Amino acid sequence: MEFNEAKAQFLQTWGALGSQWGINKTMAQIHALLMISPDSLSMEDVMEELQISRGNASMNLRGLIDWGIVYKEYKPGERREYFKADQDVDSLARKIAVERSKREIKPALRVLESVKNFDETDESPEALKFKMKTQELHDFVNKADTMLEKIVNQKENWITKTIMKLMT
Amino acid sequence: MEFNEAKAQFLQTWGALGSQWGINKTMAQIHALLMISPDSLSMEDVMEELQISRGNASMNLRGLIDWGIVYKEYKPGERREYFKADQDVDSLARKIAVERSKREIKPALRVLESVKNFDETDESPEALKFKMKTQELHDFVNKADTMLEKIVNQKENWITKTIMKLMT
DNA sequence: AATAAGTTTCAATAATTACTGAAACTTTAA
DNA sequence: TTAAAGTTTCAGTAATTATTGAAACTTATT
Repeated sequence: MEFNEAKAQFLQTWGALGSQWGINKTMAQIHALLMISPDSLSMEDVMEELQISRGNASMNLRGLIDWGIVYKEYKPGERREYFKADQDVDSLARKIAVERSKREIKPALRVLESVKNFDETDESPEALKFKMKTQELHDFVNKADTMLEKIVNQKENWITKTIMKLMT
Repeated sequence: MEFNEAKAQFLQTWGALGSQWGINKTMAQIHALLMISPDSLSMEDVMEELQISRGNASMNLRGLIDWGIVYKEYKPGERREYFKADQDVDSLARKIAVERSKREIKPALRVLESVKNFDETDESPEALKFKMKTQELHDFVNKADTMLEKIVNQKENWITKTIMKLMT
């Protein structure tokens, strides 16, 4: 296998994995591209490599910056901006986890919270079952979120550390 | 808040959460509906409650059965099939984790594996960086997958148990 | 074995989500 | 202060994904 082929396959796979996990394909691919580039890239470079439009590149780069996993870099004497991916895979995963918790899990928890005791007086079988299950789901999602937080808050090499703990 | 309102809001929220996490909206909603129903429901019931077509109901129910989180139930003397959700939230999460690992993570790992040492002789800076990063990503995804497996293989109450371990 | 009740499939369509390309805006430097 | 280079925005379009609805199929009943 030759470099360009390997690269294309990698970008493609990473894009697919991304979209399965809620990050759009182009965003995942741009990130992948920046990860494997020895030097930071301009928007022009990114457009060229991935064959995407300026608008698409711009929006997704902004998205990546919002997630906090890509940075702008200014080269002295150069006008154009360069982009650089966070090189630490652990910190990348940590940021994504925190961000998704904030954007998706927390809001869902709030709804479950408000819905699970909707009417104290309703004691029909449907209502009781509903209260029970929404309570269970709330507790579960909440625990999962807490777990994510704990895993993620162990600084550095948290995956390895967590596996170690789970070994016992 | 009245029962139907609470129910609608719950179904809606759970559907949104599902689609953010890679399970399609209707599938998540059908599952939610079955979770909170005291009795098992027929396809007809599901269609009625969620206002969806027969085809949609049929396909997504099949999907849920494939995931192993919904079962068919046959009532004596009744011809029609009834559907029932796995009632245990822990086991639900466990099944989803196992299934997604199998369907998405494992295949991605295989590609990373094949791509990360694409050509022993290529030692250009790009190639070296590429090998390094894909190796790192492979190790990371692999560790995450292993972690998921370990967490999930602790029988019963694994979330709580895991949090306990992480407390130390 | 004909008919009716129940169930599944799938091509067509709708809804959603991502992407383009051109225009508007901003910055730099002469 | 103007013009050229660089950057962002966003309405329109394309691509993808989900849903419908009707036909095909299956099973149970007479």
